[in-house]
Amino acid sequence: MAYEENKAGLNDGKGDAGASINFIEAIINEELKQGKNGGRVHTRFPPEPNGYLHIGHAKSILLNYGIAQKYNGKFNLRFDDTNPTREEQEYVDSILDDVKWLGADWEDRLFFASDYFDQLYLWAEEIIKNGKAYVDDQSSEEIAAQKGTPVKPGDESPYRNRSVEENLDLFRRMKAGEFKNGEKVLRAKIDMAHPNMHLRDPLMYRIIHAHHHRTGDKWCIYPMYDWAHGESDFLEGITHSICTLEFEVHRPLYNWFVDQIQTTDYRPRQIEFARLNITYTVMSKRRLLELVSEKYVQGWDDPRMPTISGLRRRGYTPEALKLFAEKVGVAKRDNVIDVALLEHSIREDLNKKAARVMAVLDPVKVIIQNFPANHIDMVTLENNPEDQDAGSREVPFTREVYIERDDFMVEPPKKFFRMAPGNEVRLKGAYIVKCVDFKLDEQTGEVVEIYCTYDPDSRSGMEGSQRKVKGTLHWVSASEAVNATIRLFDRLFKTEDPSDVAEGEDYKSNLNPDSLKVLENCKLEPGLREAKPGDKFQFQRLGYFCVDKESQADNLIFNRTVPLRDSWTKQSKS
RNA sequence: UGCCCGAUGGUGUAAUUGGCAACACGUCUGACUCUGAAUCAGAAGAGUCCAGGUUCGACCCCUGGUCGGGCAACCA
Repeated sequence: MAYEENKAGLNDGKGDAGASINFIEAIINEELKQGKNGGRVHTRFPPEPNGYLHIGHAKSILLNYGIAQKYNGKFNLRFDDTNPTREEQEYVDSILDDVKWLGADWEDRLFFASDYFDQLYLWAEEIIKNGKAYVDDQSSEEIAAQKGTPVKPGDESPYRNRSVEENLDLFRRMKAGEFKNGEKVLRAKIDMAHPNMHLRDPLMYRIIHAHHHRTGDKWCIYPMYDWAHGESDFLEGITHSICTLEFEVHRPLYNWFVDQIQTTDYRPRQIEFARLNITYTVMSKRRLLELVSEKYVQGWDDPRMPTISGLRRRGYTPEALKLFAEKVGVAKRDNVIDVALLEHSIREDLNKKAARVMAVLDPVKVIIQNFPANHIDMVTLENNPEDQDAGSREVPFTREVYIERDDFMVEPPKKFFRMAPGNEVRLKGAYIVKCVDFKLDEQTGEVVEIYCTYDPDSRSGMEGSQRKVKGTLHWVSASEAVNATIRLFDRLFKTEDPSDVAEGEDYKSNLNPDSLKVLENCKLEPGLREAKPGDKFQFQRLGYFCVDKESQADNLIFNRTVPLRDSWTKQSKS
């Protein structure tokens, strides 16, 4: 049915990218046509709780959940917790938060691979009884040495032909805890000479005497990924087991294991797609963990991190991530997405939603000489020109206001539309002012104060405000402003490809030393005093900002999510 | 010297039983603007890795190359 819809959508001749399907959907459409698995579509996201989720996982979550929704199917969340030595409850909690925040709804289907340890064990005994698995006494080194190489076949283990009885006995004793870590393993008996190394008698179980975050001390043998994964999919009725490309060579093994237990014609199918890469970003769990544990960033949710929690704290929305995932698409070829696409996605979302406010990050004082002292003029400003329902607010205008330091130049270049001696500019929502003088610091030559006159008839809304003025500046009343700390983030790495390094160095040598800039005593319009953690705004002419989780009423802290596009600095640099 | 996968503008992704390549981001113009934003209008930019073959016709099918990626954890 979905197939027909897509056909119709594509036949309108518009070439609408949103209507085109990816290769996974093409596969599903084909299977549906053939009536495979009774027309069911059931996907899953299977994180290992050994780290925080990043935007690559977000793509996968959205892909799996999106497919389930599109085909009226189901989506499961399943923790792949088969290795107690590296998995922790903290990670389970963070993953739960992140998936929930993204909006992928697993309903009542939250599972753990460890839920299936009993069933897996029973199946393993069956496989032993069928002569398809054996207990090996060799060390991991010996087994590795026998495995051969991609171009050389492996050798068979001396324990490969033990009797079923002996294997069963040994396996039961492994389970009972009679052996130490590493003393024995259970191996599938497939083919030591297979060109695909994963089929050279892969391990099914190893002995790990460790406390598991869910099963406690019940088990001391734990299933390997390949053995546990497909069977977990099978138990949950998963139809499409979507994973990344590095598992492509595992697929025959995935299928082999399913073959051992399959009883009906239902079969889960593994499909691989290319993982997401983004310019100026590292994405591997190992590297992200290193950045955190070696304190290159302040934590997993540092706003410079590509983790879901980092992006959330940075001010990204789930909708923006969805937009991004759609634009990025799904395919099998290696890809590196321009980080500009991510930034475009959050601007696209926030442009529609974020309330406009005024904030001056690098303030310089403007004194309006002909404006009465001690007078507050409340002016009205639109909250969001993109959203008529957003309403308006009153903002105090006074004789002394702050403007942005780089909105003033003593000797402006030709196309500078902002404030300069003799120039008229509009103070947004208030009056047109003219710069008549300025004062410099004698030591530094820095501008200390700017003197202006205003045109009382030019108040926004009045007749006199109609006249054309090239520049419009944002401003904040000096006496009414509220102070804030503002954190400006830049890309974490200096180079497009952080892995591109000189001999002997690693990606960390490409860290951008200026990725975090903290500005104190920024001036905000007074209404922002009430802003709460997570609130998002557009600081006009500057960018999108959100209130950090560490922010307090008497110590406001904002994070810059992303600056506005800026054709002026681009032009003025060239 | 094996097995598996991939190759389309700068970057991604599309092209539905083969019918002379589309969309998005980015870039560049211009219009509009009380945000140098947004919006709107427009432009440049690939002839689909290469060589053969099949065909009236190939991004698509076949053959052979080239280049890139993955695979040898008691990790997932």
